[in-house]
Amino acid sequence: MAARGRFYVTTPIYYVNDRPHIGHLYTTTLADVLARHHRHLGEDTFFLTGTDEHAVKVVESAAGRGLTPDEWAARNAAEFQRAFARFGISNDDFIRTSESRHVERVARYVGALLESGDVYAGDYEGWYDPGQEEYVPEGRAREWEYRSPISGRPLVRRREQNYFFRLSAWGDPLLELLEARPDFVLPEARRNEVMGRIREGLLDVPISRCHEEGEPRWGIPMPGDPSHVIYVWIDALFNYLSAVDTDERRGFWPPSVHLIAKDILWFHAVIWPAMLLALRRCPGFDWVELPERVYAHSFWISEGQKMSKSLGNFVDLERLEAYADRFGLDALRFFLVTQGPLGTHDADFAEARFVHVYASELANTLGNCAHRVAHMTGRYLGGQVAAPDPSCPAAGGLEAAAGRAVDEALAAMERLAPDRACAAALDLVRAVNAAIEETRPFALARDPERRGEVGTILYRCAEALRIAALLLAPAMPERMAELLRRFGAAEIGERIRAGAHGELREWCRWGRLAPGTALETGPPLFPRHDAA
RNA sequence: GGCGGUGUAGCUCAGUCGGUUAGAGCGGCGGCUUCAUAAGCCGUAGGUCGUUGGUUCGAGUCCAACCACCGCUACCA
Repeated sequence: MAARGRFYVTTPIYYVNDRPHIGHLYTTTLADVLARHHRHLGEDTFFLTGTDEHAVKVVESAAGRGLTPDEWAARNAAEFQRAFARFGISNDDFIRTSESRHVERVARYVGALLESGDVYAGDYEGWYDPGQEEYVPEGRAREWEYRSPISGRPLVRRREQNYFFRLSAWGDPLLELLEARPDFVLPEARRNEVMGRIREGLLDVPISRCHEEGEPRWGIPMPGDPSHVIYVWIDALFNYLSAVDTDERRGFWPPSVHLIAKDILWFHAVIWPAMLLALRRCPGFDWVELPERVYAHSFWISEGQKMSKSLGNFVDLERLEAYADRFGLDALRFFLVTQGPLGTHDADFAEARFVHVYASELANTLGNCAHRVAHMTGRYLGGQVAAPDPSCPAAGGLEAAAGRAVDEALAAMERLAPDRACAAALDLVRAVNAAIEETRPFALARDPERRGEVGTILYRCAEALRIAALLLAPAMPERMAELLRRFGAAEIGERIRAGAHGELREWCRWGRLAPGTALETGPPLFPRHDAA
């Protein structure tokens, strides 16, 4: 996939009634880091996020505020866009499901599936919570003893006419797919979950809702039957396709990875690919291949506690902005990326942990190392890096260490492990610190005879740091752009800051740092906060 | 109930196809160093790798059972 030089990453489109919180920002930041990395590699990159707007409750929320659904959705979608801009997200598009470009295309997709018989009219019967106006899954209904947990009133048996997607037909093809492509659903534990559930058997899924007389029109009408609207989930999934279903963008398809949280795995790993398999057989849609990967991360908890509405302990935008203000946006991004719930377990967003990681990884290890190297260069070499002496062994191991770090970081990014990529870069920085201790350039500098050695050592340290900065740049574009500027790579830094395309492998070539380049110290990249 | 996952040093976690003395970061302790954001480096931690029993020449790494915690079990982005 990388060989094709194309990368298409998506986040879920976010429920427009929600206030943005750490969950939204986390997934979106991960996508951003991947997108920036692939742009740095020079790949044709497309990064999509957006809002899901056709839920019934959007109508209610809007009405409660005396607004039309359109107005309410637009206001909240703008909120998400502002938030993402504030946190350095470099998405290439922001799709809203109420936009005509989406509505029209979804009608076409579902129309094609109706035509082919993959979608058919039938009856749905199940337990219904009249207060919540939603069906309750069988298992949960039993667990609740057939009463609404909200109102306490009994659930009722209800039947309605619906359009169904013939999911039951796709169990075997999906299993074959999951067998043949072990990384289709990641992490592996999630793939196991999905396969286990598919083996239990698949039922057809209703994909429409009755449109009640007199209600405001909200949602995408079922093609050929305006008495139904397409169920919001189905509508939403198609955003990944509709956003790039244009002559200019079709080449981005299929998605390289759908980043999601674990709660919406079933839709992305089963229903969505099944619908695409079905659609693909329809005339004119043979180009619609399946996404390459679906990656489901876990949740953040807050100070050791599950985030919940009742506890009111969501890590919300205000709180996140407070961290960004105090420690810098990049520090927040670094924390999210390296300490987040990428795996199967939830991760804790705790103040103490944040302060700790910031101090040890960013201030002490990275910031201090950059400063000491620049400072010694200023003090002993007049501020300019010297030409290294190839015959001088001092700190010679750094070149190989840098090479390993680059290989590791690139491989980690390829397997969707940006945390490991950052770790590889930090290891390289630690190697620089160790090399300084070992070779002691500050001691050698006292002897004028050994100036050449000092120059060689500091050149190698600076070069390793420059490369570490490049590897950390997707996570911390602003601070690493500044570090690169100080280390004589201002142009690259500017491109990184702007989220532009580049040529990472060339940038990471050892020896690119030109002898004679002036290094700058400047104020701390990551100031300590013990005083604050 | 069914399916799946996790249980490794005080904390957060790595441990590829089973193979010499079980690893990292952080913390703690001891030492070294002074170029640096009181930063850095080195050495330490005597960890029954949840328990029990198997397979094997050999298991943290495979199998079984059990214990603890967690996730999923179809319409809550």
